[in-house]
Amino acid sequence: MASSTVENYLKEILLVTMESNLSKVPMGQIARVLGVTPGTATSMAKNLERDGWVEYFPRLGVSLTRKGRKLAMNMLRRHRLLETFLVETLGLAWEEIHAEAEELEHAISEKVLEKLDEFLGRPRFDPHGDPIPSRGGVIPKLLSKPLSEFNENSRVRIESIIDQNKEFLRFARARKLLPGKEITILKLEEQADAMSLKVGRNEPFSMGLRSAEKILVLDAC
Amino acid sequence: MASSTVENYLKEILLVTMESNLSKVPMGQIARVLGVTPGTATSMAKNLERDGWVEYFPRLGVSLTRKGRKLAMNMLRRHRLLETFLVETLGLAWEEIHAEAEELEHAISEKVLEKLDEFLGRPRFDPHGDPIPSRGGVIPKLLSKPLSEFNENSRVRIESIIDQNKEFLRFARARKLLPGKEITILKLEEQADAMSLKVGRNEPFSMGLRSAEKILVLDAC
DNA sequence: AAAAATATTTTGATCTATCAAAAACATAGT
DNA sequence: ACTATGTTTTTGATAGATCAAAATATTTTT
Repeated sequence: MASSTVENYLKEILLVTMESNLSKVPMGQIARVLGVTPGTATSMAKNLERDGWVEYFPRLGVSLTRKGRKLAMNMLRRHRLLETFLVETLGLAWEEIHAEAEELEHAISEKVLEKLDEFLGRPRFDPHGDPIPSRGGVIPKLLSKPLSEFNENSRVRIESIIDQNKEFLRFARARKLLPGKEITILKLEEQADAMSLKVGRNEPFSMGLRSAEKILVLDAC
Repeated sequence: MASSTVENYLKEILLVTMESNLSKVPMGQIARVLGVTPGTATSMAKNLERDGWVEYFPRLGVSLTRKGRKLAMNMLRRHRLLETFLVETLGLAWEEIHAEAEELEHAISEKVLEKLDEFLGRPRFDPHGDPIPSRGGVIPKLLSKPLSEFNENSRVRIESIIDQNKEFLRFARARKLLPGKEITILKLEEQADAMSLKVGRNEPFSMGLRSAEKILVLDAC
């Protein structure tokens, strides 16, 4: 059984690994993100290696073993499902949920997590739009990118809407912004932080780039 | 800030105090309910006293200070609200929730607890029928008595089940011994330490008086 | 009241997680 | 190449929570 501390180390190692694309995460970086002294991180690295969670390469850093990665992914799943619950069900503010989930993720059992997942309708993205790993520890690899990253005259197909709030979903539905639909970007006005577009052959309209980030699309080849 | 361990000690001290009506809880008893050795409980008692949670009377036991009682009550509130959530919202089985709540109660923040309370409609009793302390730490006083204290032909209504033991809860559910149900005592056999009864219009069955003590009931006037 | 049984406390040890400060190593800059 | 700067590891200490086993105190039985 891994302690909360171990769970935190592994989760942060995973996050840094995913963000940096490096195979080994240096101890200093781990110490920084976890808010401990470098010496503490080093001594922890040895314990983590002893227990089979990571491989430790002195002066270079640590990398997760298969076992460590599995647990770390599971922590990420817990964290993101809990964040979803806190926003969707209890209506907590966006900026509060991270710290709350950070605590709860160590206490919730696999069984309760499953029930929660079911209760929430098996969401695939958390309120920040980050993907929620599956039970098996797989992150749905997205080929799609936010609509906001495309240029004028792009033609793209909607893959998913990162369901943020009710109002937005209502607006999206009214404009036929639904998975499968084709979008043409007519004009891009970076200064005004907006784009104008049309969905299929419908009326053109405009939309803020902030909102366009919530719409994941694929190139309509 | 109290650790989970401290929170557990205080909660159990409170529960034993309430059940036994003694002013001091002996260390051996605490050791037993918490599953630690007596020596551990003694050494913990000194730490608890040092930090102002309890008064410690060597060889007699501990009693909660005002501050300790307040925290203990709050733990009870957390525990019972969480149990309610696990049953009402997530649909967990009756006998599973105790262990789950035991973990979560240390991780949930005051803020999330408040939101949860609101979401659940500010329930006053948990699924076992036990009263949920208010935010201020007040327990709604029950008028109920153990089933074992009633006579033949009494008709009573179940108020709560005090035993948290899995096996017992499973048995209780199977026999429909649930808060709100009506019981008729058909026969009382003091020699055999048993009674026979029926719940509502279900099949009659018999039950030891030891078990009947665990079921708190009100006169069904 | 003495012996036996039970309960509580003490003692000495361990493991986890942490820190501060010193030491060792690595990298970059002139 | 040498020094200054930055990073990582080591060392020695501490606090919390626990155990096993020995010592002490209390209660019950005979």
